[in-house]
Amino acid sequence: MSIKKLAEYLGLSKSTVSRALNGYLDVNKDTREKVLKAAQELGYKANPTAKRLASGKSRTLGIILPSDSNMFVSPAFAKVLVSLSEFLAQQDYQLIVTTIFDWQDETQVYLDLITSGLVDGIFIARTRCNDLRLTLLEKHRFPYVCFGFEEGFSKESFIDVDNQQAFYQLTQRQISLGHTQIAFINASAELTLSQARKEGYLRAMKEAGLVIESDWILHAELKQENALLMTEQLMQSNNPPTSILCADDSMALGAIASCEALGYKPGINIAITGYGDYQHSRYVKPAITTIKYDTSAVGKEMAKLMLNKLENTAFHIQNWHQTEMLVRQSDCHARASKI
Amino acid sequence: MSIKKLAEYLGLSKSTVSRALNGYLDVNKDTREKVLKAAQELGYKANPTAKRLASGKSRTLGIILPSDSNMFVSPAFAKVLVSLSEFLAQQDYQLIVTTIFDWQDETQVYLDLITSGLVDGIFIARTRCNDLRLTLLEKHRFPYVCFGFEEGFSKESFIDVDNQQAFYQLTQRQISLGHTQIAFINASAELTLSQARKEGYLRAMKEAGLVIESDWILHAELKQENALLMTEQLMQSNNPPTSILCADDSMALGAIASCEALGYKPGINIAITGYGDYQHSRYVKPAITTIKYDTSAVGKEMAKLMLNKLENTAFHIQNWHQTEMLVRQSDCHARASKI
DNA sequence: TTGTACGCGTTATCAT
DNA sequence: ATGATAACGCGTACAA
Repeated sequence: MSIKKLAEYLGLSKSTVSRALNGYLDVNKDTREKVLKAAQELGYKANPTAKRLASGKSRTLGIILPSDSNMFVSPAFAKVLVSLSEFLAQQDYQLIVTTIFDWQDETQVYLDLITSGLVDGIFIARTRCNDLRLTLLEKHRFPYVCFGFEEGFSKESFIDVDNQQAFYQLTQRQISLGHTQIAFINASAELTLSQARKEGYLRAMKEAGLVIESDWILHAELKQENALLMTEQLMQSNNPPTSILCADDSMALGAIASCEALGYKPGINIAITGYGDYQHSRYVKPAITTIKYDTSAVGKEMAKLMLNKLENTAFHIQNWHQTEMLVRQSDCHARASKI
Repeated sequence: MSIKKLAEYLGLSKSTVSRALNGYLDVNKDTREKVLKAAQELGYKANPTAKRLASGKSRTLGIILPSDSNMFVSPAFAKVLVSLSEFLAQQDYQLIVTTIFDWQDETQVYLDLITSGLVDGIFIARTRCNDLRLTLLEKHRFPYVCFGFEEGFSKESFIDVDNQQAFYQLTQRQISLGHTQIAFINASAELTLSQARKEGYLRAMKEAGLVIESDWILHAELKQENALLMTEQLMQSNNPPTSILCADDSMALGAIASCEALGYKPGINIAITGYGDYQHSRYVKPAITTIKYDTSAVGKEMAKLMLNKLENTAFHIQNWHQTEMLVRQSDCHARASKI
């Protein structure tokens, strides 16, 4: 059932039918109704591919995820993705989720996607400092929206949670619990969120006049195993911390396991915190003190931001999203020594 | 840079260029090389949309996930999805991930996708008994591949793990540990995997000559909260089980929490098992005895199966994938009473 | 081996 | 308000 057939059936021209279907004003009201009715009855559905070719727009957006990372598996990000995709679906937009391999040239993959005509815009998941992907997108003047902020980003192109504030709060809490030796197992250093979090941590430490050991600030990918190893090193050093901030709840779980293996009691004589409020976090023992944010809202805002760029919509955007600290059992007061 | 421009630049016709580019045999070797070289130099990229329109194929596959479920968040399934998408990408296929809302008519959503021309085939994530989606797809003779098996499914259309065997093993193990009162918090009853698992459970119980209480077989969506409530009910009944099989590791975590709240000690005086080997499972306490399977292999096989349908490829397919039992600390010998 | 011409299903421009 | 016609970029019979 093509528009041609529909036009023939109605005794009208393709053009008129097309206009009626697409809500143009210069079409007789009766005609429009007839067309709409016939389309309904005959089950006419415009062919999206043809629409794309003719209009030059694909009504499809892309997001490229590293296949090896656990980003896809990270509960918090998965929720953002679901919410993003949901809102887009409501606006008749598709989301293509592509993965990228280690061995692939990232810039090339992005370039391919940009020039493919497959997508009208691209979402960037975790921005990096001086992100080459953004340079590329800017250069090609290709619409994008990122989840992550760096100095200089335009309000039209980013959504982020206040990572700095989150870790400022978390660190402050540790300090108020009496901790002076606070380690921080941060995410990969190249991520903007890692920088923001580090700033929050440093700010709280400095405000309290605490000594900051550079050995206490570590970076790694968000994997339990990494946190496990790092915690082991930290706790077996000459100067072990009494509190460890982890970059996410998976890492917190690894840190907890590591501490227990070394004879510590997380939540009693060693404080550990996470981030993201993963599903399991409130059920593990000790339940993880963590940070949560409104994942659905973030996803939705990202979609809105993109639509504002692509359509003539003017959704009101909230660039920054606040976080909430969930105090549970994995952190605790500082103790003089092992129990 | 269109094929037209490229042809003009080369002083050839569009058709020749097209043939050279698409590897047809009836084109002069020198010509082909020239074309390929020029395409490379000028950075020519065929417009996928135009290809689609002309060929009638979209080189895109779809998968529809319920937005409210945690399927997207389930680590095991997310891995399947990544692997699926990876393999497809290698074959120059795209994967569109769509979500469906509670309030949407599922059949209509599938029908829309089928008739949209957006995708060449559809993946079905969790098959249900007498699945209406499959009826629809069959009726439209639309290519599909499912993850899940039911009697009558064609070898050309499904991949599954041996759920029956997995729960047979798991139940057998409980029996060998001395348990006679084994409850089973199963996934939703309409899923084929739930039926298969139940059969495995029942087979082991019957072989051992154990009484099967119908009250011990429960069904619920894979959420910690559900397992929490159900475990509470089970353990507070007149005849509490000494072992509880859960449909996944999230549920196991919920069951563990519930038992502990009631004063039991999971892994000591109450046995609990999971399924899926989620990331957290080996780090929680007690570490969850669970079932794992090769998620990457499953995703890849699904992709291969689809390609065999769509292209003239003949990948060798392994329909059934074996599971492996990971014995950890959450299950234990049966005890006479609470400690 | 190469070129011509048409079709794919739309949208958009220009008359009428 | 409506219709004819030309794009959009590619594949592909058919002709040469």
